[in-house]
Amino acid sequence: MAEPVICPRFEQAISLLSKRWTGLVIYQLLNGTQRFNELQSAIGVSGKVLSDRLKDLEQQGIVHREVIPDTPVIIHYSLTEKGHSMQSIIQSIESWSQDWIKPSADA
Amino acid sequence: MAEPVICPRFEQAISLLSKRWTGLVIYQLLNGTQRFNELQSAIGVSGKVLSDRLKDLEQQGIVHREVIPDTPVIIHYSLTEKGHSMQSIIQSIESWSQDWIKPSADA
DNA sequence: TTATTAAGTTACTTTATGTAACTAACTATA
DNA sequence: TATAGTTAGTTACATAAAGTAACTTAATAA
Repeated sequence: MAEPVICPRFEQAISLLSKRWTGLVIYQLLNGTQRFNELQSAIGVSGKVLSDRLKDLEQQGIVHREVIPDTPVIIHYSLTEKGHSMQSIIQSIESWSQDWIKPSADA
Repeated sequence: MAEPVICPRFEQAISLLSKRWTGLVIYQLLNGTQRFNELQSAIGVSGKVLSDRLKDLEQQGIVHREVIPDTPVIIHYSLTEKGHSMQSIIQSIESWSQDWIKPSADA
């Protein structure tokens, strides 16, 4: 198959967002710091995949993971500056969905 | 697992965009009408999945499929008005990627 | 002593995607 | 007439990603 000829930065951004759950994780964290189980139940993702995604996002510098030594230990997940900057993307998706997605189409 | 409590319209939009290849298909079609093989080689997706995605997108009213009876038959894929309206999303991803993705990070 | 809690991880199953060969219908070539 | 070439897919099979549910660790409460 021939090499695609798409801007590599755009491609990387799209490949991030086109991983399942990534968008929702960022969306949730835009509401502020959250813990693992909060994210999990807010989004409805399995612990396994959430764990994967958070590692990805942390490695990409989008999410920050803070360990608070309590018992049981508390982990705070939050957005970095880079993560916060994705709010513009999330907002454009939100506003598009308001204009173009029919509310009843959730079958 | 408890019901997630996210706006269903936003959720639907995100679930669209978080299917692999969807964003790139729309991105490509923003350049204008294209044929199956053009999309396939521009994006680097398998025919099987491209076929799936185009069916999805057609059914969502985002992509229009036009059959031109030549021989072999010609199929034109293009964006509907709803599809074009996603340009705002694609643009926000593009501009974010320009600001925040390092060009060398494509390993 | 047993249960509980948070944040994962592990083993196993199901779904999604990738690969490559194949098809239909017609045309051009030999 | 037979053969090969064309586009837009589809099919069968292989691999990767995601879902499910039980398990782990460390400390504390009952």
